[in-house]
Amino acid sequence: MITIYDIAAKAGVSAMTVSRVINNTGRISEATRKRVRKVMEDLHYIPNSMARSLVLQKTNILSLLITDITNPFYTTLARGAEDAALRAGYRLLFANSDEDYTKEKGYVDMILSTRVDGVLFAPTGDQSLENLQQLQKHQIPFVVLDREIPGIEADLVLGDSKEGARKLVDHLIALGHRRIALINGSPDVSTARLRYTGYREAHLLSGIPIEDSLVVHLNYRDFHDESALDALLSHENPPTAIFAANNMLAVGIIQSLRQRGLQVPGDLSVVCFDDFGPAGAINPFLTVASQPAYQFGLLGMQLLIDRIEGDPSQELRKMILPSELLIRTSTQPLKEEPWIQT
Amino acid sequence: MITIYDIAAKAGVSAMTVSRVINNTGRISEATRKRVRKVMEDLHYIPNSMARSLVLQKTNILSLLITDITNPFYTTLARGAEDAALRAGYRLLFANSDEDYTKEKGYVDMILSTRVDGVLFAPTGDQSLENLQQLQKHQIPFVVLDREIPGIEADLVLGDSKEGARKLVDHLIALGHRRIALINGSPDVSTARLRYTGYREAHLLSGIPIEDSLVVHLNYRDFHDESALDALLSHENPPTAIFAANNMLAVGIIQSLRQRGLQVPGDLSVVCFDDFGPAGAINPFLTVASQPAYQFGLLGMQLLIDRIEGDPSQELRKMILPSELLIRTSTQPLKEEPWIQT
DNA sequence: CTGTTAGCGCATTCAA
DNA sequence: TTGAATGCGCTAACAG
Repeated sequence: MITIYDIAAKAGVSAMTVSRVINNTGRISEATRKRVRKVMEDLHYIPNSMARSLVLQKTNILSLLITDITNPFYTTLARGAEDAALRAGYRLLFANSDEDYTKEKGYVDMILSTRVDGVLFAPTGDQSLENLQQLQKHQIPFVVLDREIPGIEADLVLGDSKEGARKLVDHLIALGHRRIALINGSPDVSTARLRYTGYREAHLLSGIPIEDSLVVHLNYRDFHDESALDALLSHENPPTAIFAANNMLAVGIIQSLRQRGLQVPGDLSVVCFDDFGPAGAINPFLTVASQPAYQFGLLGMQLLIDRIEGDPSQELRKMILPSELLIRTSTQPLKEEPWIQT
Repeated sequence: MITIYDIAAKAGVSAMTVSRVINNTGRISEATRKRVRKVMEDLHYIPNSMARSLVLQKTNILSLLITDITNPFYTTLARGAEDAALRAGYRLLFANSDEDYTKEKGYVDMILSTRVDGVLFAPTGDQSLENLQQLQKHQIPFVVLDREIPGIEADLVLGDSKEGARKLVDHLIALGHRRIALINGSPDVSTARLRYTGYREAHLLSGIPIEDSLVVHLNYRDFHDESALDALLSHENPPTAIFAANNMLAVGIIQSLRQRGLQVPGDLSVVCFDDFGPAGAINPFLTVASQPAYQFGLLGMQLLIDRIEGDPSQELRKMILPSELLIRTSTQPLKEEPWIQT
């Protein structure tokens, strides 16, 4: 491996001079600068960032921790995070928790030993508290994405889950639906709680009673869990519409409905949070509350970098990004005779 | 920051003993081992992997370079790569070239300065040759994914583009189509060339003449380019079916067709390479040649790790993964009267 | 403008 | 079984 000493020797200067040329620090005569540059090119020299990190106590690496890389919401978010990081000269250490707390914990250990300069952290749920505290203990700056964690004070980029849920449910109610099931994420996750709140509020404001048996909790990635749907469909007075708390759940639900010979929206209307990215554009079908995923990543990363490079004692920032109701063809007005009676 | 010296001092041993405890090397009495362990926990000690890398000349970081993170094919691939890397104890440095050679080059520089142990490299095209040679020059092991690069000898994981293309075109021909357009990727990309070859072969074997004006080239990410479609649709004798060389192109094509009031498959049948992952499962619509994306990542990463940890002089391996024809509803038998005549 | 010294945190080599 | 010296590649601080 070529080092600055190799360059120094060949250029007839000291290693320090080479270092100065590389970093454009100090005053160097144009002559030696050129000479050093030439030797660096001839020898295909590339600085060793590990050695640099060790002495500077700064790695120029940020970690992006997301919960599901197969979810278009997070890949679009990652794209935004990448843009912001690259622009500021940071490298990205990748982590994907799969909505699994244990895997998340493993990644936090990795992050700690890598001495990254900061973490853009999409937590799996309230249990992530410990992992976040671990980062705090080691003074790693972080920004929390998408889900608020009780007990953690940090910069935050969230969607407006309550408002988005209200829009979705209001839409269903406006179509005449009165029995609307909520297939929610775990109550351990703030977005799931808020989506439930929005669901409740929409009902309350319309004077429609809430029925607990129409509300079920899954994991956001359990999109092949059938039991919840079984219970709902065998209900004595089944729902006419389903609100899936995120896009992956909606995928599973629609597949299951089809397997049972039920049509969407013919038999049941379905709505969900989060859109499907380019892949979903082929056949825009689901009525969704679309969140600005790219902005989540971009703004989150900008907050993180600002926290690292700017005044670290500045007060915490909390950004709440609105979601947009996109009405498509998975919803239709309530029919007089719901499917169950046929 | 806590170092092994802090631990050593508190435990009343030398730093070397601490190092041995951490790495389980050498012989250490159970008593001191326990004492050291205790102190490490009390002080929340975490080894500094940068320092470790510097002395060991091994970072335990691998880089995954993909060309489009918003494409489900690559995210699923990334998921496979992640699994294999994690299992073997490697961290993942993320890179997304956006099908852009210049961006790819930037990431290669980053990879070089990071001194990663290896790269799982999905090249943008033949021009990636220089970037790959750059890695070779610096002795960074790599495995090439998805696209073969003339001039580069390396471990390789490819799909069977020719065969997949043949299956797709054969399917269209079997449905009665004779005028099949190919909207291809850049001829600079091996998969595009092979898909064209498969397209040709299918025609030849069926005795159907090829018409050059039905073959156009785009970039795999140019899924909003309208000009190619304009040309095809204003053709004096337009196609009745379209073969899009990848899923992202298909998305753009179908959107454009819809905007022009044309129905798929009513007016034109459409097929493409690569499926759409979970997001596409909502409404399986496009007839595709589905490639085993997860396997691409998993096998590629396994080859890479084996190349790094195993015998480095072993001969090169080339894996060709088959694709599967999934017939769905974007294709239908040729109608007597194509849309253009109405 | 340039060089010398020292040290970032750790592991290898050689001694004890 | 343990420790001391040394160096991985680089840069900050100080000297000249």
